[in-house]
Amino acid sequence: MSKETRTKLEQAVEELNYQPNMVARSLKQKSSTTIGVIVANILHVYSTQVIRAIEDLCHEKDFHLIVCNADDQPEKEKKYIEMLKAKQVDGIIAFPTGGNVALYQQLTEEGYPMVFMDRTVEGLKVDTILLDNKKAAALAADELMNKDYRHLTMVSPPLTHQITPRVERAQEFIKKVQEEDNHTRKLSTISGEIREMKGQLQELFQQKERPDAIFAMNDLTLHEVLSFLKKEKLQIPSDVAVISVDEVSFAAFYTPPLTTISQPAFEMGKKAAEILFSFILEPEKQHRSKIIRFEPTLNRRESC
Amino acid sequence: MSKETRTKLEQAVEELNYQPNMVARSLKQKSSTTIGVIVANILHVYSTQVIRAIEDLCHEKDFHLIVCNADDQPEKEKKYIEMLKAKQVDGIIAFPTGGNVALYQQLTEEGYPMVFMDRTVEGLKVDTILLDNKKAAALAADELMNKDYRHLTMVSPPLTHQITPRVERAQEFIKKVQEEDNHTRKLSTISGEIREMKGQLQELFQQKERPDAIFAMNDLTLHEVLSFLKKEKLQIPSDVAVISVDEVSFAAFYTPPLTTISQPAFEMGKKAAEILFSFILEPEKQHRSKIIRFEPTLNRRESC
DNA sequence: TTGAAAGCGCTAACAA
DNA sequence: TTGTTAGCGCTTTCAA
Repeated sequence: MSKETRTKLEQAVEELNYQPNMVARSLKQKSSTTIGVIVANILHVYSTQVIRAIEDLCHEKDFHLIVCNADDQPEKEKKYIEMLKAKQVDGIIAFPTGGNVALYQQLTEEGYPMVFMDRTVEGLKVDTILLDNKKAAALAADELMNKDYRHLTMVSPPLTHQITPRVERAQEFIKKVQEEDNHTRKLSTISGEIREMKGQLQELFQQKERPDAIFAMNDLTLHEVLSFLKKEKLQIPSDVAVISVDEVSFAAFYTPPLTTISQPAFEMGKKAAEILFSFILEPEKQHRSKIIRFEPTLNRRESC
Repeated sequence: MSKETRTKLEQAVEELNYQPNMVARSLKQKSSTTIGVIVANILHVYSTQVIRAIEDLCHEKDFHLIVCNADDQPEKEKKYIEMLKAKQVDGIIAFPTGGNVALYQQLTEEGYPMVFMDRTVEGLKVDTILLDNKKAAALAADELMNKDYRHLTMVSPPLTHQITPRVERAQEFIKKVQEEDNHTRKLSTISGEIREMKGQLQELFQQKERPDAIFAMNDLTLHEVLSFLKKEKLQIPSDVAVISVDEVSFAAFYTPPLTTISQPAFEMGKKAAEILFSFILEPEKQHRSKIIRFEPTLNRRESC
């Protein structure tokens, strides 16, 4: 292009206040420079941090991020996946509900760029970012057993839907406690919807053999546990010790400061986005069904 | 359409596995059935809740939501606005940085559907959703003065950028305290970046006349305050009373339970989305520059 | 170097 | 009721 035409062009752009239309561009190029993320619930701190990390990378690459809230409802998830595809989104990062296996199967067969976060889906070959949940549960079990608590209670959201992190953490925690040679410790389990949790705790604590330690599976269950202990005026850790997975904003200045096992949410989100972008930009390189585990960190404080 | 052709059509859809292409549709219709939200920082609980409310309404209306993180940087905000427009997004909900007045001005002149959240921008005629910040500050001041604390300290993020909620809350709090007839109370102010806050608190508390009450302007400053008090082993409320704007997840079961002034984030987000959709669907009705204030709620607990 | 034209997949208007 | 066609704004190819 000659210098002359260039200035002419720039002038015209200026005068007409020309704004390119990316929709037309997308139609032609078959790329929307947009990716979609389907989270179970954006209100979880973990989801927020993951979204933030993904969004940062999108910004860097001049992409946009469409955020969808599946609310753990397969129906909603399905609708979102279809809408995202119809909008020619270049790739999807999902916290899969597990209720749309056939649909996900189809997407992978079409070679649609996709990454799963936090959860695996049985039988699907999709790259997945997970916490090393066994390690997290082991860290919790060891910490409680080393301090010689005698009656451990695991508090968890529903274990019935085969949600990866819950199942893996629960299994490993139970295994660890039972593996112990002396078999002198008691282990109780509470699992159910958040709204029923306090009632279940109440029941457990009315029994003769009260737990002296609680393992809260995630941030929301931790809230329930702390709220319950407060209501019952139970002291941490003298009456009951507490340890949990997921870092919470107040852990360090709670009374007492809470021992937690945190997951590197930002790095995990960033990694998911990096993999997705490598799929989008170099589709031939897709090797699919890689599972990448991130290490949890024990933050030893004073609640156990 | 006859019944016969209908079944034929459905069959064809099935066979060819036809998926409509919304990009082509958007190009023709000049509507992307997508809206954009530009938040200052998605990591704030308030932003998350607002996004959640907007997303819920989008889902209902078969729209999609593009989430952008401006990080309070006008440059980043500008890029996002331009990208969103280029993508023919049907409307924008923004937490404006205040650094792109001309650009926003242009958008309103074009009749581009837009709603501001949380912050106003001087001289712009844009519908805006705000908290009744004066009321919130007054609630805090009254609560502390009624309990007869003598040396009040207001802790705030930087007041230099004219960010609406900060300015309004600060002004009203100061006014309320000074209005008192006896003038016997002392008032200190700390304002600055989060990372400098602990140092400033330290300094203040080393002085002879120690504050006996703190008003934390939002959730992040509250974190700093609580963290500082914990470190200094200062008891709430016997050594220092605490009250804050923004509800935090742990308020009810903290030791002591925290008195907070909460804003109805979900309703505010929902309202913003409703207004935006009314602009999009009935553009003739736009009356612009309406300011809608929501009432804060005092949650009286035990920290003051 | 510049200009012209085809076509992405859809919708809307018109014709048959 | 059904079929045909123009055109949305861009990119890409080919011709001038």
